[in-house]
Amino acid sequence: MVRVSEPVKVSEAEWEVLRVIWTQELTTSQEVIKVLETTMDWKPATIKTLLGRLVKKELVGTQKQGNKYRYYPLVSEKETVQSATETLFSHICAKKIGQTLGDLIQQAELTKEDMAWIQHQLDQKQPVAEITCNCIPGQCECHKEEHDPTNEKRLSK
Amino acid sequence: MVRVSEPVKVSEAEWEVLRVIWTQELTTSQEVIKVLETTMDWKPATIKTLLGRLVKKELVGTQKQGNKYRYYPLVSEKETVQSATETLFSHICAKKIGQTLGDLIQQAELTKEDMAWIQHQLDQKQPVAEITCNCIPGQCECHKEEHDPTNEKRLSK
DNA sequence: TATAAACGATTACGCTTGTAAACGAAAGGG
DNA sequence: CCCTTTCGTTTACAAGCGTAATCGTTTATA
Repeated sequence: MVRVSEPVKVSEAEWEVLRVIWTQELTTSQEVIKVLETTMDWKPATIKTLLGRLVKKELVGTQKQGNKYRYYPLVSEKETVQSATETLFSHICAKKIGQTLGDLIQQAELTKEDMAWIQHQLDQKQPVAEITCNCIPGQCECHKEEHDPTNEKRLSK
Repeated sequence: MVRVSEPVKVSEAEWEVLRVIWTQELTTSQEVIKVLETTMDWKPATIKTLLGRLVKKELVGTQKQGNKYRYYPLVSEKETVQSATETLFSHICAKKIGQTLGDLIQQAELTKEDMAWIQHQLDQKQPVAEITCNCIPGQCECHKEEHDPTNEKRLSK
């Protein structure tokens, strides 16, 4: 999968709206408002703003229906979650991703089926011999030596 | 683990600085600047601003050393990643977390050791009988019925 | 000791986000 | 054919963020 341009960032409030649109598939602002107004405690105007921003970001498309619009997703939930996860994992040394995934499994609530699915993915998986850490030297344990403050202090004294 | 207050949000740029502080454990602004200046293409002033913001957010602590400071982390990398993941997963229906974890494993690069660790976590795990979806009705498949636009249209016609 | 260098703090500024009111156009009801 | 409701668009505004210059103070340095 090739990253075409900067991954579009979805804000917290926009996620809520997107989830409604993913579920309804093709919906109206009325519908979104009905779903979110009470629970999120948002005014209709707020939801309209969010819809507008999602359209501008090209995460949501519209088709005209008289003077109103129908809204539908231009990105899938899966790829959006994927992209958000990539961003999150970009803050961790590549070597620690496996460790982190283990931690997440430990913390998660999982059904038998979830566990079977994860086991399945694991069974399919080909391990790699080594993972290249591409952190900035000094920013993770792997490269700590290359920027050891103790050394530098000693040298500059 | 109890959420005491609003989880402090770490911004993109702040992550970079935090990672240096986690690695160095106790460091100076000079050190952080040395590590990040070139690779991030940031001016020293920018890094000082970020340090200041991290201190204000109480993610980083300081101890005075003459007129300068030593900086050290007030939160661990692990708990920070954990908290970021919770935020991310809060955008997904609880029932889909397992599925998502599987997807992530599929996409990740893992060593034999990583896989063993994940397998270990999986083996320890007790499945739950059912996961309660607490999405807003209309915002995920589980609750789609409760807010079916088709029905509402039909009724209101 | 006068001066330069280094530090942290303050100020700056445009962009995004959360949250919403106001506005203008269209459509439906009487 | 008016008037009200409904839509989407425009405007608003404070807070957070990316990015950085400047300022006042302290500490080396000459």
